[in-house]
Amino acid sequence: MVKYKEVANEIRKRIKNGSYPLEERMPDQTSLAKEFHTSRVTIKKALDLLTVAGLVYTIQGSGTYIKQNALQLAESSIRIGQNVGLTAQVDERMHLENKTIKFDVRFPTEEECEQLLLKKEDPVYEIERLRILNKQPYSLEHSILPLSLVPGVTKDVLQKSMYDYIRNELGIVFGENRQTIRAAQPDELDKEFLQCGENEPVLEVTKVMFTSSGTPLEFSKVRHRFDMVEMSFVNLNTEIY
Amino acid sequence: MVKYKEVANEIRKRIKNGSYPLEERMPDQTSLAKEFHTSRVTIKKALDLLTVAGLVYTIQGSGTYIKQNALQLAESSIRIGQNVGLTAQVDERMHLENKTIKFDVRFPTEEECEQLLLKKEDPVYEIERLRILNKQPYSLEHSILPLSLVPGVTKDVLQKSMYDYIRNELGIVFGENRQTIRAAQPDELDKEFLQCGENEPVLEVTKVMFTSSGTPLEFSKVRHRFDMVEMSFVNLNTEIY
DNA sequence: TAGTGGTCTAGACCACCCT
DNA sequence: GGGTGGTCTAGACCACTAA
Repeated sequence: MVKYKEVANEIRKRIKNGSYPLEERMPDQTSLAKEFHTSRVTIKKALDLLTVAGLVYTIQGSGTYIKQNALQLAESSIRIGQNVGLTAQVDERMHLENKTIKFDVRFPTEEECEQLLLKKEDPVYEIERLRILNKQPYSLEHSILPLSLVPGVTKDVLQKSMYDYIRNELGIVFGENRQTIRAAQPDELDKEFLQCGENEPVLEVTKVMFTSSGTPLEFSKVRHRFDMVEMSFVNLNTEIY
Repeated sequence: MVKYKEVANEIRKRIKNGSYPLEERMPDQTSLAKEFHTSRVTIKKALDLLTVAGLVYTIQGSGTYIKQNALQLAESSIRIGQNVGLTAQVDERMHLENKTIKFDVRFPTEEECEQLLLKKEDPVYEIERLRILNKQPYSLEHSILPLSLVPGVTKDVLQKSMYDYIRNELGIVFGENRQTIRAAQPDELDKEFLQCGENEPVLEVTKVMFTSSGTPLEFSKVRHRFDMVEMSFVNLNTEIY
């Protein structure tokens, strides 16, 4: 473990247990550098981490302060990003299932070529899967992946986790993804597989997943039952440049 | 302008105009430090900015590489975060309106106390506004703000921009916000004001906005017409600690 | 083993807040 | 004007990749 992360963790613990009171000024960076037997630059790096994590904020010329809502975030590991959650409480007694409706290989459509930076002749997998919780279907997922990047997909892979396969078997590291969210009226597939009534909408999430090197890996449209899935995320107010 | 941002901008220009080819290795940090007459630490800071912006990625021991999808992001100013967009193209000929349906002061509900960290006796504004594009209503926004933090709100303020008022008149700096997104069936208000039919759903966004010091500032629920609004965002795959 | 990025230091100067 | 955070340097050592 590198030093600035260790310092950040220690300070986080102190915020959590109240050594540094909420909404008050922390010791200045020079004092912290002395206390942790390190340089001020390292302290600054640690505080930058905590700033991004939403625990503290700094005012140049004034000091470093604990955020009022810091305690809610002071738990151990922090991950920035969105979170797709089931509205229903999921525990051990519940049964999550995964049913493959379609598994095909074909040439991509124009939209798919554009999103995945493919040529018309580059074959893709087309996969349609249904997610089921306690015999109640809640999401219908339509995925397109280029064969060139993700070879060797089988029904067995789909039954387990495709992302695990891509990560562990193919050794591909995921990067960012871009999503668009809409509400939509149910179409024929939704009515059939998600058992949507005429007035029961779906939450449609369109996503392009990239590898760490920026190559588009997957283009997917997921349609969620409106009464079983919601998405939540923290939006940091970070501007760059 | 500080040096590391200048360096980052210059490198971004080079990526954009093709001086550094996509998917190839960039010059190493020591060379860049020499070229820009600066230290390696400063180069590293510049590359960190570009990494967060999604333009490059580094592999320790190997080098710094341009992402394949970098060009889409190489435009001038970059902002991380979500984006609520109107599906319809908006240009000068279009007319955006803002109609206040309700403007009240009252004591908060239990949920509002919890979300805004208030006591039962702390009065709040309750505001309901309708957003209209070309005489077509597209969003219905319900906001709760504590009087103690945001005093002096008037109908005139609501008619213009409440966020401008908070930022410019009150001098409050915004921080992060937390959002939850759902699809929902239209309720009576949606039918009346958004002119939703029985099977026209809404996209419901619940948001808590915080100040830079972490104090909850606003608790809002916005309901958008499904055929006029969508939300999109980039999800960086960043883990901290 | 050579080359590259990641971290760290001690000291310096500047920008900004506050009184 | 004193105190604080933001930036920057030159040099060092370590961790990792790739041949």
